[in-house]
Amino acid sequence: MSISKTDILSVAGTLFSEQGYHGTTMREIARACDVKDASLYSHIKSKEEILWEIVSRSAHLFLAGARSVPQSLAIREQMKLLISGHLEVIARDPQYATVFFGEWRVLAPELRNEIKALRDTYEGYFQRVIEEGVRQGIFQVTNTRLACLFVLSALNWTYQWFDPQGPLSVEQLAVHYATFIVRALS
Amino acid sequence: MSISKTDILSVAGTLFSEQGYHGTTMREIARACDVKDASLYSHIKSKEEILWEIVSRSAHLFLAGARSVPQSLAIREQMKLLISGHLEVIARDPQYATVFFGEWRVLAPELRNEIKALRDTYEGYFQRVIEEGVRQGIFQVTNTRLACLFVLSALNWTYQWFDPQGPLSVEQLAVHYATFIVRALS
DNA sequence: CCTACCGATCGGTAGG
DNA sequence: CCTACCGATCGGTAGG
Repeated sequence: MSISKTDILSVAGTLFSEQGYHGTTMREIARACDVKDASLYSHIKSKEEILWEIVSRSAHLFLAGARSVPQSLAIREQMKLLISGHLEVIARDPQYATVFFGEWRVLAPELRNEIKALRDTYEGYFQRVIEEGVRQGIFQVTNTRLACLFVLSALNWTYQWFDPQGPLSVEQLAVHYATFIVRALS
Repeated sequence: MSISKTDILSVAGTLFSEQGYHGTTMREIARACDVKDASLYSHIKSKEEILWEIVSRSAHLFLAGARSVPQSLAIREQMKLLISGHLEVIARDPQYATVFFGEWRVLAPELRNEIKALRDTYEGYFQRVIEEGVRQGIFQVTNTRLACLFVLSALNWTYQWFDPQGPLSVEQLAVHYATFIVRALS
Protein backbone atom coordinates (compact mmCIF):
# COMPACT_ATOMS: atom_id res chain seq x y z
CA MET A 1 0.00 0.00 0.00
CA SER A 2 1.33 3.38 -1.03
CA ILE A 3 0.86 6.77 0.59
CA SER A 4 0.71 10.28 -0.83
CA LYS A 5 1.92 13.63 0.39
CA THR A 6 -1.70 14.52 1.15
CA ASP A 7 -1.97 11.49 3.42
CA ILE A 8 1.09 12.63 5.33
CA LEU A 9 -0.29 16.16 5.73
CA SER A 10 -3.61 14.82 6.97
CA VAL A 11 -2.07 12.43 9.48
CA ALA A 12 0.51 14.99 10.62
CA GLY A 13 -2.20 17.65 10.92
CA THR A 14 -4.11 15.49 13.36
CA LEU A 15 -1.02 14.65 15.41
CA PHE A 16 0.29 18.23 15.41
CA SER A 17 -3.11 19.50 16.51
CA GLU A 18 -3.19 17.04 19.39
CA GLN A 19 0.43 17.11 20.55
CA GLY A 20 1.95 20.17 18.92
CA TYR A 21 4.69 20.27 16.30
CA HIS A 22 7.62 19.69 18.64
CA GLY A 23 5.63 17.12 20.60
CA THR A 24 5.16 14.95 17.52
CA THR A 25 7.93 12.80 16.05
CA MET A 26 8.50 11.70 12.49
CA ARG A 27 8.27 8.13 13.76
CA GLU A 28 4.74 8.75 15.07
CA ILE A 29 3.70 10.24 11.75
CA ALA A 30 5.21 7.28 9.90
CA ARG A 31 3.51 4.77 12.21
CA ALA A 32 0.13 6.44 11.71
CA CYS A 33 0.74 6.29 7.94
CA ASP A 34 1.70 2.62 8.28
CA VAL A 35 5.14 3.05 6.76
CA LYS A 36 8.70 3.12 8.10
CA ASP A 37 9.92 6.55 9.12
CA ALA A 38 12.60 6.82 6.43
CA SER A 39 9.88 6.37 3.80
CA LEU A 40 8.31 9.71 4.64
CA TYR A 41 11.31 11.45 3.13
CA SER A 42 10.49 10.32 -0.38
CA HIS A 43 7.39 12.55 -0.16
CA ILE A 44 8.64 15.47 1.93
CA LYS A 45 12.10 16.85 2.50
CA SER A 46 11.79 17.76 6.17
CA LYS A 47 9.48 17.91 9.16
CA GLU A 48 9.23 21.65 8.76
CA GLU A 49 7.99 21.26 5.20
CA ILE A 50 4.97 19.38 6.55
CA LEU A 51 4.21 22.22 8.92
CA TRP A 52 4.70 24.78 6.19
CA GLU A 53 2.29 23.01 3.83
CA ILE A 54 -0.41 22.81 6.50
CA VAL A 55 0.00 26.37 7.71
CA SER A 56 0.28 28.04 4.30
CA ARG A 57 -2.68 26.11 2.91
CA SER A 58 -4.79 27.22 5.86
CA ALA A 59 -3.72 30.81 5.41
CA HIS A 60 -4.73 30.70 1.75
CA LEU A 61 -8.10 29.17 2.60
CA PHE A 62 -8.87 32.07 4.94
CA LEU A 63 -7.78 34.57 2.32
CA ALA A 64 -9.83 32.92 -0.41
CA GLY A 65 -12.91 33.21 1.81
CA ALA A 66 -12.39 36.93 2.35
CA ARG A 67 -11.66 37.58 -1.32
CA SER A 68 -14.92 35.93 -2.36
CA VAL A 69 -17.03 38.54 -0.54
CA PRO A 70 -18.57 40.88 -3.16
CA GLN A 71 -17.79 44.51 -2.39
CA SER A 72 -21.07 45.43 -4.02
CA LEU A 73 -23.03 44.10 -1.06
CA ALA A 74 -24.22 46.20 1.86
CA ILE A 75 -21.61 46.56 4.62
CA ARG A 76 -23.57 44.49 7.11
CA GLU A 77 -23.82 41.66 4.55
CA GLN A 78 -20.12 41.84 3.79
CA MET A 79 -19.36 41.53 7.49
CA LYS A 80 -21.68 38.55 7.82
CA LEU A 81 -19.96 36.81 4.93
CA LEU A 82 -16.51 37.49 6.37
CA ILE A 83 -17.70 35.94 9.64
CA SER A 84 -19.29 32.85 8.13
CA GLY A 85 -16.35 32.38 5.76
CA HIS A 86 -13.92 32.43 8.65
CA LEU A 87 -15.92 29.99 10.73
CA GLU A 88 -16.38 27.66 7.79
CA VAL A 89 -12.65 27.39 7.17
CA ILE A 90 -12.19 26.43 10.81
CA ALA A 91 -15.11 24.01 10.80
CA ARG A 92 -14.13 22.28 7.56
CA ASP A 93 -10.75 21.21 8.93
CA PRO A 94 -10.44 21.90 12.63
CA GLN A 95 -7.11 20.05 12.91
CA TYR A 96 -5.51 22.23 10.24
CA ALA A 97 -6.94 25.36 11.82
CA THR A 98 -5.52 24.26 15.17
CA VAL A 99 -2.08 23.78 13.65
CA PHE A 100 -2.34 27.08 11.80
CA PHE A 101 -3.24 29.13 14.87
CA GLY A 102 -1.08 27.21 17.31
CA GLU A 103 2.11 26.37 15.46
CA TRP A 104 2.84 28.97 12.79
CA ARG A 105 5.34 30.64 15.13
CA VAL A 106 7.51 27.55 15.00
CA LEU A 107 8.37 28.19 11.35
CA ALA A 108 11.77 29.64 10.44
CA PRO A 109 11.75 33.46 10.35
CA GLU A 110 11.44 33.76 6.58
CA LEU A 111 8.47 31.41 6.35
CA ARG A 112 6.93 32.93 9.45
CA ASN A 113 7.07 36.34 7.80
CA GLU A 114 5.26 35.00 4.74
CA ILE A 115 2.45 33.81 6.99
CA LYS A 116 2.38 37.11 8.82
CA ALA A 117 2.00 38.91 5.50
CA LEU A 118 -0.95 36.71 4.52
CA ARG A 119 -2.53 37.29 7.92
CA ASP A 120 -2.09 41.06 7.62
CA THR A 121 -3.72 41.03 4.18
CA TYR A 122 -6.58 38.98 5.61
CA GLU A 123 -7.08 41.34 8.54
CA GLY A 124 -7.18 44.19 6.05
CA TYR A 125 -10.48 42.87 4.67
CA PHE A 126 -12.07 43.09 8.11
CA GLN A 127 -10.51 46.46 8.80
CA ARG A 128 -11.81 47.97 5.56
CA VAL A 129 -15.35 46.72 6.08
CA ILE A 130 -15.39 48.17 9.58
CA GLU A 131 -14.01 51.50 8.39
CA GLU A 132 -16.52 51.69 5.57
CA GLY A 133 -19.28 50.83 8.04
CA VAL A 134 -18.21 53.70 10.25
CA ARG A 135 -18.11 56.05 7.26
CA GLN A 136 -21.65 55.08 6.34
CA GLY A 137 -22.83 55.54 9.93
CA ILE A 138 -23.74 51.86 10.23
CA PHE A 139 -21.06 51.14 12.83
CA GLN A 140 -20.21 53.35 15.81
CA VAL A 141 -16.61 52.65 16.68
CA THR A 142 -13.95 55.06 17.93
CA ASN A 143 -10.95 52.78 17.30
CA THR A 144 -11.41 50.72 14.15
CA ARG A 145 -8.13 48.84 14.57
CA LEU A 146 -9.18 47.72 18.03
CA ALA A 147 -12.65 46.80 16.78
CA CYS A 148 -11.01 44.69 14.08
CA LEU A 149 -8.87 42.88 16.65
CA PHE A 150 -11.92 42.33 18.85
CA VAL A 151 -13.83 40.71 15.99
CA LEU A 152 -10.91 38.55 14.91
CA SER A 153 -10.23 37.51 18.50
CA ALA A 154 -13.79 36.30 18.93
CA LEU A 155 -13.52 34.42 15.63
CA ASN A 156 -10.06 32.93 15.98
CA TRP A 157 -10.53 31.36 19.40
CA THR A 158 -13.46 29.28 18.14
CA TYR A 159 -11.00 26.62 16.96
CA GLN A 160 -10.45 25.88 20.64
CA TRP A 161 -14.02 24.89 21.42
CA PHE A 162 -16.21 24.60 18.34
CA ASP A 163 -17.03 21.04 17.33
CA PRO A 164 -18.56 20.76 13.84
CA GLN A 165 -19.91 17.33 14.89
CA GLY A 166 -21.68 18.89 17.87
CA PRO A 167 -25.32 20.00 18.19
CA LEU A 168 -24.66 23.43 16.68
CA SER A 169 -23.92 23.63 12.95
CA VAL A 170 -21.38 26.07 11.51
CA GLU A 171 -24.23 27.92 9.86
CA GLN A 172 -26.02 28.37 13.18
CA LEU A 173 -22.80 29.40 14.86
CA ALA A 174 -22.20 31.96 12.11
CA VAL A 175 -25.68 33.45 12.56
CA HIS A 176 -25.17 33.85 16.31
CA TYR A 177 -21.70 35.28 15.83
CA ALA A 178 -22.92 37.72 13.20
CA THR A 179 -25.60 38.94 15.59
CA PHE A 180 -23.13 39.47 18.42
CA ILE A 181 -20.55 41.19 16.24
CA VAL A 182 -22.93 43.49 14.35
CA ARG A 183 -24.41 44.54 17.69
CA ALA A 184 -20.96 45.08 19.20
CA LEU A 185 -20.01 47.43 16.38
CA SER A 186 -23.34 49.32 16.20
CA MET B 1 25.21 33.73 42.52
CA SER B 2 22.22 31.62 43.53
CA ILE B 3 18.89 31.20 41.82
CA SER B 4 15.41 30.52 43.16
CA LYS B 5 12.50 28.48 41.88
CA THR B 6 10.78 31.75 41.02
CA ASP B 7 13.71 32.73 38.82
CA ILE B 8 13.42 29.45 36.97
CA LEU B 9 9.68 29.89 36.44
CA SER B 10 10.17 33.40 35.14
CA VAL B 11 12.93 32.46 32.73
CA ALA B 12 11.15 29.31 31.59
CA GLY B 13 7.91 31.25 31.16
CA THR B 14 9.58 33.60 28.72
CA LEU B 15 11.22 30.78 26.78
CA PHE B 16 8.08 28.61 26.72
CA SER B 17 6.04 31.57 25.50
CA GLU B 18 8.48 32.19 22.67
CA GLN B 19 9.35 28.63 21.62
CA GLY B 20 6.73 26.43 23.21
CA TYR B 21 7.24 23.82 25.92
CA HIS B 22 8.59 21.07 23.67
CA GLY B 23 10.62 23.59 21.72
CA THR B 24 12.53 24.66 24.81
CA THR B 25 15.27 22.56 26.41
CA MET B 26 16.36 22.37 30.01
CA ARG B 27 19.79 23.45 28.81
CA GLU B 28 18.35 26.67 27.40
CA ILE B 29 16.57 27.39 30.65
CA ALA B 30 19.75 26.70 32.60
CA ARG B 31 21.82 28.91 30.31
CA ALA B 32 19.35 31.79 30.68
CA CYS B 33 19.54 31.29 34.47
CA ASP B 34 23.34 31.29 34.22
CA VAL B 35 23.75 27.88 35.85
CA LYS B 36 24.60 24.39 34.61
CA ASP B 37 21.60 22.34 33.53
CA ALA B 38 21.93 19.76 36.31
CA SER B 39 21.61 22.54 38.87
CA LEU B 40 18.01 23.21 37.90
CA TYR B 41 17.02 19.90 39.46
CA SER B 42 17.80 21.05 42.97
CA HIS B 43 14.89 23.47 42.62
CA ILE B 44 12.46 21.51 40.49
CA LYS B 45 11.98 17.81 39.97
CA SER B 46 11.13 17.79 36.27
CA LYS B 47 10.52 19.92 33.22
CA GLU B 48 6.81 19.24 33.53
CA GLU B 49 6.77 20.62 37.07
CA ILE B 50 7.89 23.98 35.68
CA LEU B 51 5.01 23.97 33.23
CA TRP B 52 2.57 22.91 35.93
CA GLU B 53 3.63 25.73 38.24
CA ILE B 54 3.24 28.34 35.51
CA VAL B 55 -0.09 27.03 34.24
CA SER B 56 -1.73 26.42 37.60
CA ARG B 57 -0.62 29.79 38.96
CA SER B 58 -2.14 31.49 35.92
CA ALA B 59 -5.37 29.58 36.33
CA HIS B 60 -5.62 30.65 39.96
CA LEU B 61 -4.94 34.28 39.06
CA PHE B 62 -7.87 34.27 36.63
CA LEU B 63 -10.11 32.65 39.23
CA ALA B 64 -9.09 35.10 41.94
CA GLY B 65 -10.07 37.95 39.64
CA ALA B 66 -13.53 36.53 39.02
CA ARG B 67 -14.09 35.74 42.70
CA SER B 68 -13.32 39.32 43.69
CA VAL B 69 -16.31 40.68 41.75
CA PRO B 70 -19.04 41.64 44.28
CA GLN B 71 -22.34 39.96 43.44
CA SER B 72 -24.09 42.97 44.97
CA LEU B 73 -23.20 45.13 41.99
CA ALA B 74 -25.44 45.70 38.98
CA ILE B 75 -25.05 43.05 36.29
CA ARG B 76 -23.46 45.39 33.80
CA GLU B 77 -20.87 46.39 36.40
CA GLN B 78 -20.15 42.78 37.26
CA MET B 79 -19.55 42.04 33.58
CA LYS B 80 -17.23 45.02 33.25
CA LEU B 81 -15.20 43.84 36.23
CA LEU B 82 -14.97 40.30 34.88
CA ILE B 83 -13.67 41.77 31.62
CA SER B 84 -11.10 44.10 33.16
CA GLY B 85 -9.99 41.42 35.60
CA HIS B 86 -9.37 38.98 32.77
CA LEU B 87 -7.44 41.49 30.69
CA GLU B 88 -5.37 42.59 33.68
CA VAL B 89 -4.21 39.05 34.39
CA ILE B 90 -3.07 38.75 30.78
CA ALA B 91 -1.45 42.18 30.78
CA ARG B 92 0.38 41.74 34.08
CA ASP B 93 2.28 38.70 32.84
CA PRO B 94 1.82 38.16 29.13
CA GLN B 95 4.42 35.35 28.98
CA TYR B 96 2.63 33.34 31.64
CA ALA B 97 -0.71 33.91 29.95
CA THR B 98 0.80 32.74 26.66
CA VAL B 99 2.08 29.56 28.28
CA PHE B 100 -1.24 29.05 30.06
CA PHE B 101 -3.36 29.33 26.93
CA GLY B 102 -0.92 27.66 24.58
CA GLU B 103 0.65 24.83 26.54
CA TRP B 104 -1.77 23.52 29.18
CA ARG B 105 -2.71 20.66 26.87
CA VAL B 106 0.83 19.31 27.13
CA LEU B 107 0.32 18.40 30.78
CA ALA B 108 -0.27 14.78 31.75
CA PRO B 109 -3.99 13.83 31.77
CA GLU B 110 -4.45 14.16 35.51
CA LEU B 111 -2.91 17.61 35.71
CA ARG B 112 -4.69 18.66 32.54
CA ASN B 113 -8.00 17.71 34.13
CA GLU B 114 -7.23 19.86 37.15
CA ILE B 115 -6.71 22.83 34.86
CA LYS B 116 -9.89 22.03 32.96
CA ALA B 117 -11.82 22.04 36.23
CA LEU B 118 -10.43 25.45 37.17
CA ARG B 119 -11.29 26.77 33.71
CA ASP B 120 -14.84 25.42 33.95
CA THR B 121 -15.29 27.07 37.34
CA TYR B 122 -13.98 30.31 35.88
CA GLU B 123 -16.31 30.16 32.89
CA GLY B 124 -19.18 29.61 35.32
CA TYR B 125 -18.74 33.15 36.62
CA PHE B 126 -19.25 34.57 33.15
CA GLN B 127 -22.12 32.21 32.42
CA ARG B 128 -23.98 33.17 35.60
CA VAL B 129 -23.63 36.90 35.01
CA ILE B 130 -24.95 36.51 31.47
CA GLU B 131 -27.87 34.36 32.62
CA GLU B 132 -28.76 36.80 35.38
CA GLY B 133 -28.53 39.64 32.86
CA VAL B 134 -31.00 37.85 30.60
CA ARG B 135 -33.33 37.22 33.54
CA GLN B 136 -33.27 40.91 34.38
CA GLY B 137 -33.92 41.87 30.77
CA ILE B 138 -30.57 43.66 30.50
CA PHE B 139 -29.15 41.20 28.00
CA GLN B 140 -30.97 39.76 25.00
CA VAL B 141 -29.38 36.43 24.26
CA THR B 142 -31.03 33.22 23.02
CA ASN B 143 -28.10 30.89 23.77
CA THR B 144 -26.30 31.92 26.95
CA ARG B 145 -23.68 29.20 26.66
CA LEU B 146 -22.74 30.43 23.20
CA ALA B 147 -22.74 34.03 24.38
CA CYS B 148 -20.38 33.02 27.16
CA LEU B 149 -18.03 31.34 24.70
CA PHE B 150 -18.17 34.37 22.43
CA VAL B 151 -17.16 36.70 25.26
CA LEU B 152 -14.38 34.43 26.48
CA SER B 153 -13.10 33.94 22.93
CA ALA B 154 -12.80 37.68 22.43
CA LEU B 155 -10.99 37.96 25.76
CA ASN B 156 -8.68 34.97 25.54
CA TRP B 157 -7.20 35.75 22.16
CA THR B 158 -5.94 39.13 23.38
CA TYR B 159 -2.79 37.42 24.70
CA GLN B 160 -1.83 37.00 21.04
CA TRP B 161 -1.70 40.67 20.18
CA PHE B 162 -2.06 42.94 23.20
CA ASP B 163 1.15 44.62 24.27
CA PRO B 164 0.96 46.26 27.72
CA GLN B 165 3.96 48.40 26.72
CA GLY B 166 2.09 49.67 23.64
CA PRO B 167 0.14 52.90 23.20
CA LEU B 168 -3.07 51.45 24.66
CA SER B 169 -3.18 50.79 28.40
CA VAL B 170 -4.96 47.75 29.84
CA GLU B 171 -7.50 50.08 31.39
CA GLN B 172 -8.29 51.62 28.01
CA LEU B 173 -8.44 48.21 26.40
CA ALA B 174 -10.85 47.06 29.10
CA VAL B 175 -13.13 50.05 28.52
CA HIS B 176 -13.30 49.37 24.79
CA TYR B 177 -13.83 45.66 25.32
CA ALA B 178 -16.58 46.30 27.86
CA THR B 179 -18.36 48.56 25.39
CA PHE B 180 -18.18 45.97 22.61
CA ILE B 181 -19.28 43.10 24.82
CA VAL B 182 -22.13 44.87 26.60
CA ARG B 183 -23.42 45.97 23.19
CA ALA B 184 -23.06 42.48 21.76
CA LEU B 185 -25.18 41.02 24.54
CA SER B 186 -27.81 43.77 24.59
C1' DC C 1 9.15 1.91 0.15
C1' DC C 2 12.71 -0.77 3.25
C1' DT C 3 17.03 -1.97 6.16
C1' DA C 4 20.60 -0.08 8.47
C1' DC C 5 22.58 3.51 10.51
C1' DC C 6 24.36 8.20 12.39
C1' DG C 7 25.68 12.39 14.95
C1' DA C 8 23.38 15.32 17.96
C1' DT C 9 20.75 16.20 21.62
C1' DC C 10 17.18 15.17 24.85
C1' DG C 11 15.57 14.97 30.13
C1' DG C 12 17.45 13.38 33.98
C1' DT C 13 20.81 11.08 37.70
C1' DA C 14 25.04 10.05 40.68
C1' DG C 15 27.98 11.81 43.72
C1' DG C 16 30.24 15.26 45.58
C1' DC D 1 25.65 24.46 42.56
C1' DC D 2 29.20 21.59 39.65
C1' DT D 3 31.53 17.65 36.89
C1' DA D 4 30.64 13.71 34.62
C1' DC D 5 27.73 10.82 32.57
C1' DC D 6 23.70 7.87 30.64
C1' DG D 7 20.04 5.51 28.05
C1' DA D 8 16.73 6.95 24.91
C1' DT D 9 15.33 9.21 21.15
C1' DC D 10 15.51 12.84 17.81
C1' DG D 11 15.43 14.30 12.49
C1' DG D 12 17.55 12.80 8.73
C1' DT D 13 20.73 10.04 5.14
C1' DA D 14 22.87 6.15 2.32
C1' DG D 15 22.00 2.79 -0.65
C1' DG D 16 19.28 -0.30 -2.50
